[in-house]
Amino acid sequence: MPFQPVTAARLSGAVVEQIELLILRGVLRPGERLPAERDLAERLGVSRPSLREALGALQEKGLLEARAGAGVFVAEGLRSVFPPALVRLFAGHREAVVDYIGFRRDLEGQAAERAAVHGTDGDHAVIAAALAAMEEAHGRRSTPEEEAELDAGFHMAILEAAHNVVLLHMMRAMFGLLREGVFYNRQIMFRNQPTRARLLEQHRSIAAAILGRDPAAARAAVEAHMDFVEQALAEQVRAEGHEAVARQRLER
Amino acid sequence: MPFQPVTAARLSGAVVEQIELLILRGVLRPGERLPAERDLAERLGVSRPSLREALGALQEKGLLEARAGAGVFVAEGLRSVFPPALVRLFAGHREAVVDYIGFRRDLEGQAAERAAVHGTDGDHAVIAAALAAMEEAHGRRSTPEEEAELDAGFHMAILEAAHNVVLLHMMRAMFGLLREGVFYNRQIMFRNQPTRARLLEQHRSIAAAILGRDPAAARAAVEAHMDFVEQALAEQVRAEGHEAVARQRLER
DNA sequence: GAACGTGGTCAAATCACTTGACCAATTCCG
DNA sequence: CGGAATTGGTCAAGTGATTTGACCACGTTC
Repeated sequence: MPFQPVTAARLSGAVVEQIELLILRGVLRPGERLPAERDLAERLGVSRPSLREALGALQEKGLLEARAGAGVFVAEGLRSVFPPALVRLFAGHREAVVDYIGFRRDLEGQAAERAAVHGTDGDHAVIAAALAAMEEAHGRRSTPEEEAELDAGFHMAILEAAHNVVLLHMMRAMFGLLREGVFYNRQIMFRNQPTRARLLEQHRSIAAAILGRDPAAARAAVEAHMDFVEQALAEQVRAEGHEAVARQRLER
Repeated sequence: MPFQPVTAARLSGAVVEQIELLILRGVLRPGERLPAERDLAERLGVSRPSLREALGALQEKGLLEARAGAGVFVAEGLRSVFPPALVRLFAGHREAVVDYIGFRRDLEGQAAERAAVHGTDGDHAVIAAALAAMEEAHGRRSTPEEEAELDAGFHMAILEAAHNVVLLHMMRAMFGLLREGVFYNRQIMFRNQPTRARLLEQHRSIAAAILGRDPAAARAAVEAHMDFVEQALAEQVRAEGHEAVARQRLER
């Protein structure tokens, strides 16, 4: 029968969740001091010991730092690009995925435009080669891991062709996180046959627009691609939800 | 400062939530008997008094019925189409919105096909009149409430033109729920100027395909329309989320 | 009709949280 | 520079939520 054990949610857990979200969304910034414990406890409507339990958990996660007599601060270390504590935070929240795709959509759209305009013949050759590798892999039924790696290579080639070092380093860090599966399991995009075909088609459109030196078309193609990825991921999440419900129905 | 009071979630609340979801998803069906209290308490990992508190709340909501000596049953009354208890359940869960749109997409796609093939000249005249009313309203800046009402009239005209009484009654009930704002506030679709324009465009496409007796085009136009509605709603939810975060940042 | 299994009720014990107090460290102000 | 104020850190007693365990009444089954 499809019943799951429930656990009494601790008050401190709810406090942790709220403060984590404020950090994730940039409302609480690195180095910033939180309200004093007595004040914060009052605002949250909890006792100081309960609040302190939550603050302790957040310190263990590397998100907060407490100094007796001085106050509680958002960890300075969160200022660096993608410190481990922030990566764990991203991994635990779905809205980071949506924001990531939106962000990537904007930046890669821009990169594609720039690659169409400023890309050298050498850059364009690298992009063409990356696409050729994907076509070849597609033909011989490679693994989803391999195709995901080629996909990253293709997108990195475009980013390099954009000749913007800030953009490049930012996106390199992003792809690092994507490889670690922080945002989503990128291989799922290549497991489904029709999706594989659609992705290749979109990559062809992107490459054609860049190599044809059509910045507007390049941008539009990238945006359409990211829209498709977002939709496919949403579909995946829904399908997984449906699978879980079907299993529950079967369990009776 | 952007901190919200937190309240200790009661154990019984978590139990209520789980059983509600099982009912919403059709895992627990009307008339079906739940496991005995002692058994269920064990599976959920809670005490009988806590479980009974949850079962009591579910009975008050009209979802369960208990009979001393016989057992606890999912309410028989949930068998009827959209009983109040089920409507309240829909209203409280976002996944019902997604399912509703998917369901409506399928049924209205079918209805549009049928309207293209089987609709009489009279039916088609009604559809054309409904579209004309929407064009007229669009031109003179009507209220979102008024446009939502005309929208429902347009879709009902198509459903009537499909000449399938089961479909018609089913969708009438659906539109009744939509009017009550169970799934979403339907007027939000008409508040945004570009969205208004897009909706009218899509309604024109739907009408043109039906009146041109092109079933495949009619279905495709309806599906594209529902996809757009779903996307616009998702955007709305995200925008509201962003607005809330912006307010929190401002609050410091 | 008796036994078993069910829902319904309740008291005592345990755990999570609150209240209130006190101590040590840091900051601020005169 | 020292004292006052504010901060974090710790802890005991009280309160409410939950668990444990028991008992009673009703319905079903053999």
